[in-house]
Amino acid sequence: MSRIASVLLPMPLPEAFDYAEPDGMGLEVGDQVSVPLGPRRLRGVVTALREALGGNRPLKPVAERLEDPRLPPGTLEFIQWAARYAVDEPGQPLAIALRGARAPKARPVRVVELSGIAPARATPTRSRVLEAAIGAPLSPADLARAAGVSSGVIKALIDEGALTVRLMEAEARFDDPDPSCPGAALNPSQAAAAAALKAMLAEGGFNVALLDGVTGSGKTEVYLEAAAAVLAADATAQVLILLPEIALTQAVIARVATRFGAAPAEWHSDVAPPARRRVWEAVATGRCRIVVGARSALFLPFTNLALIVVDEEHDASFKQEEGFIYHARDLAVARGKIEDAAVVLASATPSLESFRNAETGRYRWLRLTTRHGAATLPDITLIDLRETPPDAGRWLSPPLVKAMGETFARGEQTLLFLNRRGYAPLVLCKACGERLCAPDTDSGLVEHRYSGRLVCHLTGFSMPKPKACPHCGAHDSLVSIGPGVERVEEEARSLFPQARVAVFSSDTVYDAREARRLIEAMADGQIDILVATQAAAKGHNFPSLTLAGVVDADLGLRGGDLRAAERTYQLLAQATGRAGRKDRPGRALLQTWAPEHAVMQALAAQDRDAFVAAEMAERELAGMPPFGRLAAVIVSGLDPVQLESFVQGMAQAAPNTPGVAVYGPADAPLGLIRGRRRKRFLVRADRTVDLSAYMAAWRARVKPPAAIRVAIDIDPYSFL
DNA sequence: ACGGATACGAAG
DNA sequence: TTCGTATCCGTT
Repeated sequence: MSRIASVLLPMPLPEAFDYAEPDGMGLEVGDQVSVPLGPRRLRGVVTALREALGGNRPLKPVAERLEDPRLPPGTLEFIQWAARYAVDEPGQPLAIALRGARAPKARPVRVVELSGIAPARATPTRSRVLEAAIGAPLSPADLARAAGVSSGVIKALIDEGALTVRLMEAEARFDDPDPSCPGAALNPSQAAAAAALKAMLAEGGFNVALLDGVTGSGKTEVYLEAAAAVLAADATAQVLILLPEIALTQAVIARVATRFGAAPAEWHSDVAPPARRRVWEAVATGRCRIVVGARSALFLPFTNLALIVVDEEHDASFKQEEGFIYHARDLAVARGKIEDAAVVLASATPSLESFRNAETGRYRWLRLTTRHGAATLPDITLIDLRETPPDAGRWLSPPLVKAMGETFARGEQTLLFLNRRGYAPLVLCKACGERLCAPDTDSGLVEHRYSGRLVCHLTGFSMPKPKACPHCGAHDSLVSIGPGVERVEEEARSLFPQARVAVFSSDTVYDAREARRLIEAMADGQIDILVATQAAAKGHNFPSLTLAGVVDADLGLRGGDLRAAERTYQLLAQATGRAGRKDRPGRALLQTWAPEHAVMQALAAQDRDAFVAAEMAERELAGMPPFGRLAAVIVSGLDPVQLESFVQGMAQAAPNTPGVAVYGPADAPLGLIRGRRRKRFLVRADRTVDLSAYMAAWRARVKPPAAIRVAIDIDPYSFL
């Protein structure tokens, strides 16, 4: 009796495909295999095996069982769960999960070994080499260095046959973490939270805790204690620490390395393919026990995942917005449940969703109250821009400039915070009034002075800044409207010519190394004024930073999307939390046009609970998350007529279900991107409704023409 | 009648 | 996703 193998392929196919198992292949669920698909051969994963009953259509055979590690059952289950949740093909999350398995292996390295044959001529240098060659095989260059000789000596010994050259697979070493290394000294508040976490972990199984502590209260030390407990209790247990930004990984990696005497594996998009492959295989075989990474690390093939930490759990970067759309915090909880693991969500400003779960008792709520060391919370002051506006063409108001001057005079640091990249967010022609946009796109071009270009942040389009208006042809008529970080930097330089001013944004800091360099320079006091977007607003510790200035605190309050107030609150709490972490008091100045707004008032009063209570009440009234659930459908196409008629049909096809309301179709807020017109539905559902099932049923009722794309976004964050 | 671009749906 | 094929179009 032969068997049939269902093989899931990493591409958007509706289901796993069936193949015949050749005799004696001995497949198991989770095996990586190579299978024919049309004229191609592809890597896939066996999701099921069953006896062939005969009489079926002939199946192509599995071409090969790959020697690579098997996908553990929990990983496979998670992939399928995630696909159902996100209303997408299971091949999409599988493609993410196999990114490490499909990466090229590192090239084998050349190593030299003793052949046992004595060299024709013995010299002192040669015997040093032969001595150094005992033990682990080294590359020729390393051996030369170890013996303190030149490469010529090695080459001669190889030529004479005393040393032999061999190609060796680069062995991935992940030193076992040592949980008994001494941890940081915990203050009473940290110790209490760590004890509560350990008690939760001792219960075993799936549990979620919200680690809720103000900036600087030392959440990292607490969750590292939890990790230590998990690693000590089970010699094969694995820990995953998820971070919102690549820029934060180095700092956390260093702390993990200190705490456990061994560096954890690093996982994010900047990790080179061979290293990715090494990490993937080490995780799948259980050799790697701690991973620090970005959201996609959630799809690694853990064999015995015991703890997932989601640091800065409120951070919007955990939301993946294109391709396979998911929120890593929510999927982390799901994966924890599947793996029977504990989950710790850590934040100074928890998302309202997590807040709600903590309030209702679904999550353990652990609060850290004390700020680390003698640091006190910064003093927060609102600057009413109506009363003390900046000069024309300037963005820093007199009170802020005065505070910056005092700070600089004391040799302390200022962080100016503005969540706008580039020089100016808007370029207008003063002759014809035209706003410059990227071709076939509704969003405006942003001026970047460093590069001298106009850039579309949505599509990536860029062009040199033209001399004449492309619309009316007028010369020297283009004016830059509004501030970006580059422009604020320019203003800071002109105000304080002696100060060292730097910019931190995704344009000036293009990779993890550059980010680290700038962060270290700031921490080291080599920068007096740092102008930063949100990239620098979190997670770092700058001892001499005593002033945080928020250039445009109102930014997040405009635009009217659901989470605008929440996001502003979180951003500002993080940004102002940067000031004054050591023994020096810090202060934060927020420039606002609406100081009476509840968000501003709550911030100034440092009353997080008041803010949360007010916002919760509004959400509950509207049935919005966390009291209801949302899904968005973005339908896009090139032909407006075809799109309109499809979208009308789709509206007709929406299932009528109690507790579900469908709004739309409306033009999406950015109605035109790269020439594709976009329409949008918004679905609001009661918490009791299976929203994924509803969306799947809806999608199944319509059949979009090939030119039209339908993307479903469960629990949307971006309303653009 | 032909080649090239393009749109569509099948792949197990 | 990628590939093969059907189809449409402009040219020869």
